[in-house]
Amino acid sequence: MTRVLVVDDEPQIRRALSTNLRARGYDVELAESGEEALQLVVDRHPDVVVLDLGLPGVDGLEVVRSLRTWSRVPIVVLSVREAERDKVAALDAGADDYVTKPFGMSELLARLRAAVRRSAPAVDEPVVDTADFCVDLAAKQVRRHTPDGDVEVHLTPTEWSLLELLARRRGRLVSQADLLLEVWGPANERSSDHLRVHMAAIRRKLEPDPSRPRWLVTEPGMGYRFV
Amino acid sequence: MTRVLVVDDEPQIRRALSTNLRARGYDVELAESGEEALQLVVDRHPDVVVLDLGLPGVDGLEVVRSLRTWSRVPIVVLSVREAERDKVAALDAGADDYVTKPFGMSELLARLRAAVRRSAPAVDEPVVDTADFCVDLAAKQVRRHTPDGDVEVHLTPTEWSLLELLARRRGRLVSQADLLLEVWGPANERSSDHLRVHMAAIRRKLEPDPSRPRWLVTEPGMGYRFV
DNA sequence: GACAGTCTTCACGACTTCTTGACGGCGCTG
DNA sequence: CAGCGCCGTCAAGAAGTCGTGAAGACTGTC
Repeated sequence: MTRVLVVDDEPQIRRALSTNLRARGYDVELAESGEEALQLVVDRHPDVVVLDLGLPGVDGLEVVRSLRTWSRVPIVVLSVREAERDKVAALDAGADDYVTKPFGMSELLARLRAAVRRSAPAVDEPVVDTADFCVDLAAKQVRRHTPDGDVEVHLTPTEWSLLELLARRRGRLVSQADLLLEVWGPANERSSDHLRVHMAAIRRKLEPDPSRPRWLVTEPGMGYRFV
Repeated sequence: MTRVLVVDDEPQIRRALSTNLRARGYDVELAESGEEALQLVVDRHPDVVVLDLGLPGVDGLEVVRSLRTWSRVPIVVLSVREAERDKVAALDAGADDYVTKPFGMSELLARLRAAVRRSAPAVDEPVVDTADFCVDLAAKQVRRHTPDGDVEVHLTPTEWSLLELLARRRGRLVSQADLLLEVWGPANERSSDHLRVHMAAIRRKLEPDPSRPRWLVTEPGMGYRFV
């Protein structure tokens, strides 16, 4: 669920935004001041901040600048000021968008979606690490731990596909049908001969004792499991 | 230098934008139609697109959608339409910002800066250095280390695109599909012949022993990797 | 129109990867 | 204990991929 931090000192705006956003499935945090906003960004890690420029106390612009010293969270600025130099100042301070009040709710929501969408796709692919080797799913790379440090292990495309699938579902049993389907595609009613050959190749490269697999376990008659 | 693609059918707007942007040090490309715009994104890889919605021929919204099927280049939409539903449609189609005409030039420039800043990869290091050569991503320049000091190496546009993509994702495997998409655009179901030829050219210019690549490694059947 | 630079296309040999079939080990069942 | 199914291993040939050089197409400049 997307978390939005709404920063505004006017209660009715907070209420209006909060209601609208919650109705659309957002998780909403509210702040009334710049200080509170900065604290909540630290505590709750919102996915996007809606920030009124006209705050009492710390100026909204200062909030933007403070945030930008350490965070890249998208900031959509709200303001009654229409002057170009205000917009320029806010945007150059690090804001992502600038909406002047009064604003249409649907436009604001669309701009929020755009801001979140842009920053979202930072999908961090995990690195699966074992005592013997380490599978980096993002880099498509496998390193084997040795006394002299890590050594890169070269896998062929088929071997990588198999290992990747097992690593993504580590702990779970993956049936032979699933493996054949994902690696060789739907058309093939291939035999599981392939599976055996390629699994053996992976084990030879990664397992300390390939004939006694410790990580890539066979479940006879069912499939394979990465533990 | 930041490259901006301006898409508008009105000559005076093109001229105004082009003049203002060039005066501020932008590299400006101009397009009068949606088709031309799509082609120029493929050919010139702009860092940001300014797109008028009211184009003859292909609708501006369609241009946004087409681009978003394969590219993440920031798009700032210009439009005379002020209705919220137009803004929502454009933003949800994948635009990054929406500015209504008539617009203030300084505001547009600030929004462009914001769009470019956001998309700027979180490059911790805009210069990638190896023992043999040095890739300056900001300056789009490659220098080769020699006993007599550094020598600038000239790369063709295609070669640079390839090297840049690999350098930005250094350490990670980049699939042939990704490389073809980013360098040659979406329309082309090109063969990987191109890839092989241009990679060979880059290696000839940068690798100490081009037939035994040390930095630009081939992962057979999968892609290439900059280590 | 010649020219230089670039991109595309193609064919070939070298190399890597995949498939296929055979063989033996293991555990289970009748 | 023999038969059966399933699995791991091996090796050889088939299939595919990569690097390379060279020729032609295309572009913009002089």
